[in-house]
Amino acid sequence: MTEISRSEYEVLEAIWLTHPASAQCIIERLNQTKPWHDKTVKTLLGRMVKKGAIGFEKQGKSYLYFPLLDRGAYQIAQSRSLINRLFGGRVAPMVAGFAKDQSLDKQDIEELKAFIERWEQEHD
Amino acid sequence: MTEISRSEYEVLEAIWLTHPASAQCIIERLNQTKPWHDKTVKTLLGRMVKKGAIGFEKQGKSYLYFPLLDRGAYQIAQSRSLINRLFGGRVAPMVAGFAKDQSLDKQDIEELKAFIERWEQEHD
DNA sequence: GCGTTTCAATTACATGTGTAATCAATAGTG
DNA sequence: CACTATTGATTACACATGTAATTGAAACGC
Repeated sequence: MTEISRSEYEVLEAIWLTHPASAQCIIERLNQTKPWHDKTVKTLLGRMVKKGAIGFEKQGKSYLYFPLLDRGAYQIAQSRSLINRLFGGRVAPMVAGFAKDQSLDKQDIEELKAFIERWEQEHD
Repeated sequence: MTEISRSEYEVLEAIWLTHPASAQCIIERLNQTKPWHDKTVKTLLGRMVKKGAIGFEKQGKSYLYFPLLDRGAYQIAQSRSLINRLFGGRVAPMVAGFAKDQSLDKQDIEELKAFIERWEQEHD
């Protein structure tokens, strides 16, 4: 599974939103936030097809694209990769790093606490 | 502050370890884990100097390199960037993502709990 | 059926990256 | 002082990426 680039990821997000989706549809979704030329998006779609990140089925003359990567799995893989590279593979040091930077607020802490509680109930 | 690549980051880590450090020294450190040719490391050092990620001072004919980026700050910036791109900017969903994947163990949870407790004491 | 529109496929091109080799200057060594 | 070894600087080169333009083929309008 080749790497997928930042721009490609943006396109993939637009596909995850709802799929299958036509190139036009994907372009329109993206253009609500990104000022990308349609040719550019087409290129990215083509590259992702080649990489096996997305697939397509013909519908008349145009294509309908759909993801071949699971969003959650991809997110975890990326997170894991970053945490391995930067934090020796442990999650907590990363979270702790944010604190020093005032990058964590009360809401983050509450969410984390809620998550931990759930985790502990589920595990034993 | 231009982007710094994966390989460059590895070199930077070797410099953070102790600095200032000569190219030879950096190469030796790296070679304990990476089979990189010394020419390769030199190239990366040069590129990072150009990018302003590291600096150097002459020592006789060779250089002593030192970091210009703070390790912690860099780690946070990268983490923040990933969390923004993949998790809408919130930390908890990322941590929660790991759970589904069995990527979190008891130790992680304990570390997180300890961290949260400390955070709560420090804030109000 | 012929021109026009619409797609996907192909090509383009500058910059970044991985991975070095070669060149040039300098410092030791005999 | 000439020769060699070292070390930074310059050059190399293929593949990735951002960002499109051009081409070719199919469909649609008239």
